[in-house]
Amino acid sequence: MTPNGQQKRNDILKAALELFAEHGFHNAPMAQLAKRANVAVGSIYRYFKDKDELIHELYSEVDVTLQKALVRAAEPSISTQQQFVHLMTDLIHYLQDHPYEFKFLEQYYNSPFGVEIKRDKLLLSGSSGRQSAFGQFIAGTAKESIKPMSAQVLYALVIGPVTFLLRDAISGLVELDEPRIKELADGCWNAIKR
Amino acid sequence: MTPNGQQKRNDILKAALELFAEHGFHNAPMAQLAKRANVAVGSIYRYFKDKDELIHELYSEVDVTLQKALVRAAEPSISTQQQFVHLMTDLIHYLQDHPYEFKFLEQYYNSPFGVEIKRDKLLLSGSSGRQSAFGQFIAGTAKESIKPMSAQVLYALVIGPVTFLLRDAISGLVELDEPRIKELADGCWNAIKR
DNA sequence: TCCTCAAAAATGAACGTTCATTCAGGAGAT
DNA sequence: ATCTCCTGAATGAACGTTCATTTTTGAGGA
Repeated sequence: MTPNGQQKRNDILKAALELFAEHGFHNAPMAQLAKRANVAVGSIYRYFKDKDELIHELYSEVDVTLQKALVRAAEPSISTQQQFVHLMTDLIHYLQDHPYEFKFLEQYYNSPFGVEIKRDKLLLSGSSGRQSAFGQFIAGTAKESIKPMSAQVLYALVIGPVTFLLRDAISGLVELDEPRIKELADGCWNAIKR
Repeated sequence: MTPNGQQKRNDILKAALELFAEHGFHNAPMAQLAKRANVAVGSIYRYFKDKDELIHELYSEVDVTLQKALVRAAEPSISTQQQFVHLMTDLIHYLQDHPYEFKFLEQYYNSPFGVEIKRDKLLLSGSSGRQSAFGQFIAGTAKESIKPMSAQVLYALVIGPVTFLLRDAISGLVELDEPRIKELADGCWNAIKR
């Protein structure tokens, strides 16, 4: 693909992310998508077989970017609890700063598209199977500090509150400021600590 | 409305609940809905102005039924923690036994339909404004035992993990058995207890 | 008990709209 | 001249909604 082609492909993906996040998959017509990307409708089909493939490709891109963003150097100098709170805070900040990505992912997972993707991979390990910073922390550093429990329940206790609150924060229903982020992270830690 | 009319209206709502839960609002055509309810397409429009009104009416019914189901007599003889765990367990069992209702509600809240409905009302107070058993417990009995924090964060810490895990359980990705329910309820309690 | 008939309820083919997708033709590069 | 990429009107399928028609209902009269 030519460099120009790559550019156009990215334009389409960017427009798609915005429209899908704003209006949902079903209320984002290809015509409107083309308009926002400044390409003709037909051109989209040079880069993607159909709308479904576009959605799947977009998921890949967003997922990869998210995983990359969450890689942080470990800071062994502070307590395990503090490390946990740092990771949570980073995660929340990132998703708060990328509401389109968050909305798109939520929509993707809660649709027939996401059925084959295990949800527990959401933030704990990338689609490649490689574990994210979060997954490494939970399985490694923090292992001894965490109460023994089913991995699924552990994930739910950590990720559940984050996604729940972010939904409202991003819709503008709640203001998710620093004190509240701290409250949330502390609560999650108390839920899982030994 | 004749008793027969009421019956038909209920048939339509029941069929709608099933189809919406199975295929989503956008993949549940009125024609298919009519077929499953054993009525003609046109008949649906005798009972509901349009598809949107049908969805809103269905929400009302499901919400009322859920609120009714969650009313439990208080048991002051056991500890506050035990009361909390009981309430959580009841809630999870109810939603586990009513997966269509759960899926429908999730979809409703995460759609333009549910924008005007405050999400924190989900399980804490009914749409009528009357507080549910859960809301009463949190605001009343348990008040002194709970760490002071933003109501939104409190809700997120309690409801977030439940909905997160139930999604996977109802999709068949996880088996949510008694030990895990206990783990989850305990974790939530630890997250919010003083 | 049976018949009549107007109102109510039910029906589903037809309509208009929206949308994803296609493709014949054009523009620009080599 | 040829090839690659782009364009957007045209296509056909799917959908929500309507409405002319048929069927059911039940009150009143014989």
